[in-house]
Amino acid sequence: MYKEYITKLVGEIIKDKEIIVETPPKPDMGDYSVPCFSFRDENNKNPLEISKMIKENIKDEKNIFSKIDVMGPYVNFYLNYDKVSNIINDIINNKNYGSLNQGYNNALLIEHTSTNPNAEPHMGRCRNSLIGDFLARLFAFTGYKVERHYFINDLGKKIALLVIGVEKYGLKDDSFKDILDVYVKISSDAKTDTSLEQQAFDYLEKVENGNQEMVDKFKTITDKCVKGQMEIYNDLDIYFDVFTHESDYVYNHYLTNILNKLDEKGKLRIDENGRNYVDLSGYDIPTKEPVLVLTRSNKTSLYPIKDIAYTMHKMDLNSTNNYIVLGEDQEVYMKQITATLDILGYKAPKLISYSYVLLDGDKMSTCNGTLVLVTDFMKALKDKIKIEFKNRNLECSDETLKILTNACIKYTMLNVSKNKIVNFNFENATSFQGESAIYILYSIVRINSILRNNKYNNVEIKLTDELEYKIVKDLIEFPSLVNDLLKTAEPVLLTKYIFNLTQKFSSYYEKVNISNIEDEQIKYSKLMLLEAIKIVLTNGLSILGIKTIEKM
RNA sequence: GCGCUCGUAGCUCAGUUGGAUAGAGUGUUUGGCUACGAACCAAAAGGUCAGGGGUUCGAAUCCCUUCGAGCGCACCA
Repeated sequence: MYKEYITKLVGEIIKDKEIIVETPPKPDMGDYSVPCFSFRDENNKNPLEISKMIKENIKDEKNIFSKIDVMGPYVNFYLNYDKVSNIINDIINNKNYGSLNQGYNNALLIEHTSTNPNAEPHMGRCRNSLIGDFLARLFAFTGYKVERHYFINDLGKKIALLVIGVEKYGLKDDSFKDILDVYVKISSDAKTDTSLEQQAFDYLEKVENGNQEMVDKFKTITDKCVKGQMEIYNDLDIYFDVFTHESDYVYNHYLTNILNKLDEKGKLRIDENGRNYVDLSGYDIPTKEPVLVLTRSNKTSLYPIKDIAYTMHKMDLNSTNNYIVLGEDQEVYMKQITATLDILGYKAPKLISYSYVLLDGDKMSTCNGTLVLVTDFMKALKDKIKIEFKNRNLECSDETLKILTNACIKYTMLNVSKNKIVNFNFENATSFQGESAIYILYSIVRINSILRNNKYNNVEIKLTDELEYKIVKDLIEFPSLVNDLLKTAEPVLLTKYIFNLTQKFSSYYEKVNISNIEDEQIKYSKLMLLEAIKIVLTNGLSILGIKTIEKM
């Protein structure tokens, strides 16, 4: 906010050079600084002279800064907190502070999660949902009209195997939990018994040819899976607006139309085994051969062609704001899809990708059982939270328990950069101390407590403490943080911001006892500061999908 | 083998698109509750930014290279 102002002021003195505004490493060096190294001109003046020259000529007409100082080759700016602290009034008057309203109520489409309907989601899969939901909430917060899409992959080889598995082993009590067991068993069987794979292909062929009995079998099982999965996602407060079945594109002419169109463009090929594939030569595809295979040799459809049909459908719905969240393993695949769509005259969704989740260094996989299920993790968290409450002789309602559980799971998973591997460590993830969701929610509870016991009237803000200035500085930065979130889609920027602000509040809490202050203007100013902190924290947490609680 | 991503304190992670003395949490050591809620705060210790070269006023950040990790590379999705 004030960075732009500084850029403008310095820009009036230094023409045609890029001006960098940054935060100095130490607070006593000011709130913002401009390094002058790159301002050397034809006279080759040294940066020390230039910084002095800027200081002497700068005109802060708005009186935003209390001091502008030179420190070697840097020009440092000190905010005039008597003036800028009025941001607190703005925040209290506009509870959507930070929303920027950049979306202008434009439609935005995002697809995420789209888990295979063959098993329970584990913490690895969960990263997709949490990043996806974070983005959806971020876009909604910034004024977009967000539609969340989910693609149900109900027709793959894995699903066919699952159908065979259910025929072979049955489902004990017909529950969703058993499906995972059956899937693990049949996958392991298929490793030794190759006839199972052939059987799966036969099943798929029957489905594609409209064999009603087989269609119903697939539908019964995948419906059950999707229902079970949705219960888990809904438990995490993750919801979807539109569901589309992969099978929808098989039961109509979409797929043949795509093949025909690719053929018209001269890009469809058939290999010696009878498979259809797209020739992607000319595109940057880092595979051995630049191709994308669309059908098996028995002409049944592979996933990509159905995905292309689905993506075209999504692009027809929204061609400008269209996002998809996928794991890093899908990056090359997405290049293939993008290239194929280009041939068909379509753009592709914007890809948001992320790295894997390792379990204490081991890869999580549904097939070999090395994983932490979302439900198991949630249960462990709940048990731990209950114990913590019991140790403090506090009651914990089901509603509070759910909020805290979700907060822990989301904060832990979103507190790592997208392209870095999450090293999932159970001890660390269930810690309630320090950098954790519980610490943040607990701090808001403390704020609530003070605001309950001390009423205030709106006053002109008058702050008295150095720490209060630091907090105000953070509050000022929130809108530009939201802007950075939109640019980078990086949740860790937000988790760290929230934690840092919380930490400052906690120090402040120890240092200043507001209730004991006599002077009304000073007391009310501090209460309003707390209110503003609460609003910003609440807004930030809501983007992460974390709800707050009044008391613990 | 080729391509992409990554390597920062014992552990888990930040590091403002090249800037000032590399920061948090946790763990370890120490101090602080007759209370605006101690799920907290204050302090100490802990670093060859994987190793080696290079680019320049200046590198954790950019380039090259070695090592290590993850992912991908035709009928999985």
